[in-house]
Formats: sequence, C-alpha cells, structure tokens
Amino acid sequence: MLSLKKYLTEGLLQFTILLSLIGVRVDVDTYLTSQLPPLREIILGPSSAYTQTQFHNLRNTLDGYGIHPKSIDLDNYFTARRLLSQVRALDRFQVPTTEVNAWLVHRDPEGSVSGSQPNSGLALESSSGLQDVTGPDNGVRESETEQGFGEDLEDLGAVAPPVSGDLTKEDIDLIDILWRQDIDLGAGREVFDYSHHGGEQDTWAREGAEALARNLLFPADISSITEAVPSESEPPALQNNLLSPLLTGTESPFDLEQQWQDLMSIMEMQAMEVNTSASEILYNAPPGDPLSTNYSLAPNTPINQNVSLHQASLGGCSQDFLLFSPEVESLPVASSSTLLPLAPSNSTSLNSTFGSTNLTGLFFPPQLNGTANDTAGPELPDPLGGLLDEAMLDEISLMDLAIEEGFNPVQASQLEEEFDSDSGLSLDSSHSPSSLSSSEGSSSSSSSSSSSSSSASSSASSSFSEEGAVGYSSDSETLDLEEAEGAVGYQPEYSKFCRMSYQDPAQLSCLPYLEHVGHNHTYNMAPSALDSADLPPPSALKKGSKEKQADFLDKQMSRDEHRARAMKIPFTNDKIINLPVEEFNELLSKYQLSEAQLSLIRDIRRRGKNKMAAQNCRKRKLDTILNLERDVEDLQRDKARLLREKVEFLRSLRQMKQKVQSLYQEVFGRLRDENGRPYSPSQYALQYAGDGSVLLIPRTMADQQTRRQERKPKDRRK
DNA sequence: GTTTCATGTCATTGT
DNA sequence: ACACAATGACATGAA
Repeated sequence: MLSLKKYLTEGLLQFTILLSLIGVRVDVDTYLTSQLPPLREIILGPSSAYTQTQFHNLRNTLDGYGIHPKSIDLDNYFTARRLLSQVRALDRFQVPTTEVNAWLVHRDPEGSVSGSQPNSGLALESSSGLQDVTGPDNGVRESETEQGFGEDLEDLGAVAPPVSGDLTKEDIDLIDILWRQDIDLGAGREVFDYSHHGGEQDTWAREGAEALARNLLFPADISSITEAVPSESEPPALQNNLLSPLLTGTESPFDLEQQWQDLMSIMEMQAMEVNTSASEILYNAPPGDPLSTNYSLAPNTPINQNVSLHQASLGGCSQDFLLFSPEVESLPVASSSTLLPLAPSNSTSLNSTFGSTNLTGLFFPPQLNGTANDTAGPELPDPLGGLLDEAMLDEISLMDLAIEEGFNPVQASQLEEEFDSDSGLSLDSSHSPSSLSSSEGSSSSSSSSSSSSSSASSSASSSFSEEGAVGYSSDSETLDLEEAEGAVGYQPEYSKFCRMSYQDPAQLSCLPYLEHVGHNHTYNMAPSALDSADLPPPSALKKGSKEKQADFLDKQMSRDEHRARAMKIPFTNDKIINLPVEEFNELLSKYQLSEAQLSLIRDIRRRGKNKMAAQNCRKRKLDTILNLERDVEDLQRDKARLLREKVEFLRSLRQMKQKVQSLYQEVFGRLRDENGRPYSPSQYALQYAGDGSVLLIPRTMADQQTRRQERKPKDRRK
C-alpha cells in the first residue's frame, strides 16, 4: 500500500512538474510515445529498408549474368567486379541508433548513440569511394556542428530561423549563408563536398556504372553492350556530360520542398520494405555469404548519413523505387522481344538520351532531361507524400520545440558535456554521503532517517553526525546544568537558530542552481542547532547582559520549550524528542512526574518527531523536484541529440541518392544497342528484377509497375 | 494589508 | 497495541 501510494503521489507530482517544467506545449510524453515512433521509423526503418536495396543482387548478377559469353573484354570485366563492389557499398550506410532508453528516471548514457555511433555501424569498405565521400563529410559535420542545425532547419522546412539568445551573430550569419547556398545553388554543402572529391567520384562513379552495365541483363543483345561500353580510357567527355550537371550545381535551383519530398520518398520507400520479405526476395545470396551478412542490417544498425538529394528533386521521384522495390519481382519480366525493340533513333547526345520518366526521370532533375522528356508520362502522385508531410511536420515541430525551449543543439551539446562531467556535483556529494546522486528515490533518506534514531543516543560528540545523528553532545552537560538549575533548563530549539543546516550558504556551491540542493539528505538538523543553542549568537554576547541573552533565548524557544519550562519538565526537549524509546522511558522513570507533565512530554516528543518528519518530508519533496528537473534536462538533451542525429541521417540519405543518380546515369549512358547507339531514356528505363538482374525495359512497362507499386504503400499506410 | 515562504502542528495512514 | 515515519492540510510568523 505504501508503495502504491508512493507511486501514485510521486507519479502525479512528477507529471505535474514535468508539465510545468517542460511546458504544456512540449508534452514530452506525447513526444516520446507518439512522436518517437515516427522518428524511430524515419531513422531506423528506412535504414533497414535501404539495406535491402537490390543493388545487393548485383553480386549475383555479376556471377550469374555478369559476363556475357560474347564478352571478350576481360579488362572491363575485372573493372566491373571492382566497381560492383563499390556499387554495393552504396547500401551500406550507417544510421545512428536512436534510443530513448527510459524516461524520467533513467537516462541513456551519453555517447552511446550519437557522435561516434555512425562509425560504429557497418563500416563502409575502406576502399570504397563512398567512404571517400562520407569521410570528409563527417569531418565537415563535426566542425559545422554549430551551424549545422540552422541549415538543417532550413532543410527540414522549418520557417523560423534558429535564432536563440545564445546564437552569436556569426552563427546566425553562417546559417543564413549556408541556407542561401542551398537555395540559390540548388545544392547543399554535400554537393560541394562531392565535387570537391570529384576525381574520386568520377572514377568511382564511372567504375560503378560500368560494373552495373556489366550486370545488366539485355535479352536482346548483350554483346552489343559490351562492345559499346567504352573501356577505361573512354573519353572523359562522357562523364562530364553525365556528371557535370549533377556535380557542378549549376542547374536551376530546385525547390527545397521538392528536394525534401524526394528525400522523404526514398525514406518511405525504405520504410515500405522494412518489414517485408524484400530482403529474402531480392537478395538471394547464399546465407553464408559474407557480403550478405554485410548487407543485412539489423533494424537498429546505424547508417552512415551522407546523402544529398539536391539533385534528386524530380516529379518522377516516386518511380524510383522501381529500382529498389521488391514489387519489381512481380513484374512481368519482359521477354527479350518486349524489352528490346531497340530503336534509339535519338541523337547521340547524351543529354537528349535522358528522359524524365522512370528511373531516369527519377534520378534526373528536369533540367537534366534535356530535350528528350517528351515521352514523360503524367506525373504520378508521390506515394510518399503523406509520409513526407508527416515527417516534415514532425521534424518542424520538433525543431520548433527545440527553439522555443531555448534549446539549441549547441547549448545542448555543451550542456551534455557539462552534465556529463559533473553529474554528481551539484548534488552535494561532499556534503552528505547520501546526497542526491543516491537519492533516486526517497528510500535513501528514509533509511538514513531511521538510522538516526538508532544513533540518537550517541551524545558524546558535539560534531554533527551526518548519518542522521540526532545525538546531542551537550545533552548530558545540559542535563547536568539543568538539573543544577532546578531541572527546568531547556534548550532553545535548534530550528530557531539554525534551521535547516543545509541552508547554510557556506556549505553550498556559489551556483544559484545548487543553492537549494546542497542539503543534508539525512534530514537531521539537530546537531547544528545544538551548536547554536550552546553558543549564543555573537550579537547577544556582545550586548553582554544576561537578561538580554535570556530574552534572546526565550525568543528562540519553541512553544513546546516554553511549555516544558512552564511545566518544569526536568529534562530537555531534545532528550524528550530524540532519545530512543527505551532510554526515553528510562528517563521518565527517573522522575516523579505528574500526569500533566507526562502528557506534555509525550506531546513534545510527538510534535518534535513530527517536526523532523515534516522537514524530512519537505526535503524529500524538494529532492524529488530537483531530480525531476534534472531528468527533464536530460530528456531535453536527449531530444536535441536525437534531432541532430536525425538531421544527419537525412543529410546522408541525400548524398546517397545523389550517388545513385550518378550511377544510374553512368550506367544508362553506357548502354548501347546493337547499333552502338545509346538508348533513349525516354523510351527505356533500368529496373531491378527480383532475381537480382538489372533489366532494361520499355518505359511503358515501367510506368505500369510504378503505378502498381504506388497504390500498395498508400493502402498499407491507411 | 496582502502575498509568499518557511516552519510548525495536527490528523491520518501505513509500517 | 504501540511507536514511529510519512504526509496532507492548515496555522503561524516573518519578510
């Protein structure tokens, strides 16, 4: 019953305090229980879904179809193998785990999630170009921590600038500049990073593209492809044509929101696959395959995050899961005859070969589609739009909360360090062994309190026994004195002199925050009071006169002390109150006391004990509040950290998509029909088949599949 | 005179 | 049954 009551009362108190501390708007509970799942979904779901990308199947593709019998270009083949591994590396991202281990009482140890976490996930192969990209970006991210949030805010569509009182003007300016870069150039920082590593990227992308090309299944005539695919020494013009529009960021600026829709669409695409058997379906590598284990990320596997979606804003975005979706398997895989009515009468211009439909349309911004987007079908509704809105709203609201709470990430991280370093500080660790650090509950205090009564008889020392010492050193002396004086002696109640020793400023930290924390959790104040009682205040001594001193003492006496004196109780109230029962009874037996005296003594004892109990109770209450306050701060820190991680993850996704775009372009651009002419993106699109092969199919088919797939996720969401 | 805060006290309940 | 701790509610005094 006690525990039940305790839970009830403390729960109510905690809830109330939380509401008041956080503010009703914040509604941490809602955030953690309702908002978090989406957050977790966004962060984890996509990651695990993404791991199921059919890129994995390139491996099988390579083994199964990679080399066409007609292919004689071994050089290309080996290159393709190498590139293929890089392509595969695409899906090995890391995402920071996001966990809220507990709330209110327990806090997840710092550092278990953020910061280094992304690196602890499935690491990208060191040789992979992907890592080349992500590595520098991580570095940048660390250095940009302060302003990253501002930019991210913009990325997330937040309208309110992250201005807080703690942001310096430089911070704000930086944020602003970055933001404008994003918008004006249609490219984020990632893009610049990307182009900065253009050499690596080019190589990587080219090789990856070739590898992909090697693994394409072309029922009609694979040899034509292998012959057509240029060798390693192919003119750089091709790459330039393919990549420069992406990398230079010179294309028209994209709508930010559109970009985010793209991002979100990818995320949803992944989310759709999270709990499906997509991995089994699409990834048919043998179970023991080390690569397969690499690819099969656990749901909470951190994913690296360096995706730029700045170039991914296409109307056809929704179609891009043609490439990834498990549904592809259900595609009526086109027969060779259907697949290859190859009549790419289009010009050889690479730009013109890229239509806006299907995969190409997906990956290419409209600006890149050149003149060949005439066949682009009606724009299909983005099946991910809903999620996008949700996620964006979620993000925005979270950000707003963070801002409104004056809770910017910079502060948060600083706080994090501070709190980590001195978590125990405040809580008066030096003052009392049972300080706040151990006062997670009130049990410690009660235990110490109970110990106090047992040690109450220890009256030899005048020093304050923190362990609950209720012993009064002067008890015996006082008793002697009192008895000598006629046994009416009394002691001013300590509380009047030095109430709450814990309030002694000298014992407290200078920090205002700690002012009310540095108290003795044993909740026994008597000893210090004793000192005060034994030694009248200096002011009284200076005045010298015994009358004044007596007056002062009188004034300091409690009512019970006055009563005791009036009733001529032969011992001190301290003894009455603090002696153990046995000693107390023994003491009573020593004197011949009237019934009135005995009654008063019992009342005094009762009230005295109750008074201390009340003090303890109040301190416990205060402790509870302080603990809750600290918990709230912890939660706020956690929230800020999670937001940071989420933002980083989104950024990573953006980059990843950009890379996929590049690879797609590369691959598609290298495909050649029997006549050695490139395929028209407006007429053909690349698709992944369920068995891991990559198909070149007519756009009409691809569109049908796209529509079919779009319906399912929507239904699923409803 | 009113408000707020700290403290004391009482009544009650649970251990 | 008793002692006591805990605690809500109220009273009181001081700032």
